[in-house]
Amino acid sequence: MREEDSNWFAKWEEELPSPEELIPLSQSLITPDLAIAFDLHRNNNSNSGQPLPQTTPPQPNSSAEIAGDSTGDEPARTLKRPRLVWTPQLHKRFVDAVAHLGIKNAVPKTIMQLMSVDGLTRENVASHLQKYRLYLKRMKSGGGGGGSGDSDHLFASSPVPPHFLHPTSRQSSDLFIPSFVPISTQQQHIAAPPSQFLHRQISAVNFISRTKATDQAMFLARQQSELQQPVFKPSSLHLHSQVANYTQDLKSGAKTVLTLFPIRDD
DNA sequence: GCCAAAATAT
DNA sequence: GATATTTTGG
Repeated sequence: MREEDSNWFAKWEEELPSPEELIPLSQSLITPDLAIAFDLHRNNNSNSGQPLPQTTPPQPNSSAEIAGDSTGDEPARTLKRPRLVWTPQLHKRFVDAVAHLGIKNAVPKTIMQLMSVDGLTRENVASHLQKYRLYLKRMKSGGGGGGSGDSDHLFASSPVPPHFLHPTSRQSSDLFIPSFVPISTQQQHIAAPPSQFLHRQISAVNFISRTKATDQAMFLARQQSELQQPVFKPSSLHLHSQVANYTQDLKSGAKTVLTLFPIRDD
């Protein structure tokens, strides 16, 4: 089983998006600023609707920008937060987070935090989680051969950790620590030298990976490096520190597109 | 007009 | 936070 674990992840790794595939998430957008500007209406019932877009939601600073068509037209009257598109990359991140948290701790809020994607809301995650669970359910019953298959394209794009399907003997308390051994892969280049000194340290780190803090740190580190390489287009942005970035990248016609970049949690 | 995806309500 | 329902996009 253990072999399986490392195996599935290894496989997963192989299937990781190539640089070309790792394009920024994009979605049609109506700038939040605009939304905020006109906000109002959304809480037509009582006020249980917690999302009062009045205050700047999850956009730090350099986040969302107005689309090119931010002209003064007044679509605002009916503004809503732009629909989030779960790209395979984003979903992968999601699955990653869920996997690392373990089913137990995989709740919207936690997942959201771990994912560390700017602009992503708890609601977004909750909704997606709902679908994901449904998908898992289907997987269990329908099995790989059942009706499952090409439907759920998105979910199929990212492998499902075995533990999800097999509630084996794994204790609910343990957090899943797959090959979150960024060390082994990341340090390769420095592993060469005879510096047993260094080697030691690495081993040590490798050994520790138990605390949540460490785990999460590793997680983030990993995710970051992963999503850092490709993403950026030539001229577009300055990928300074991995600060949240919303960038209108492309657009066709009058439609603007928003791209989300994963960031480190802070 | 249908279906899936995401948002929103309960 | 989970689930049901509605809205929206394709």
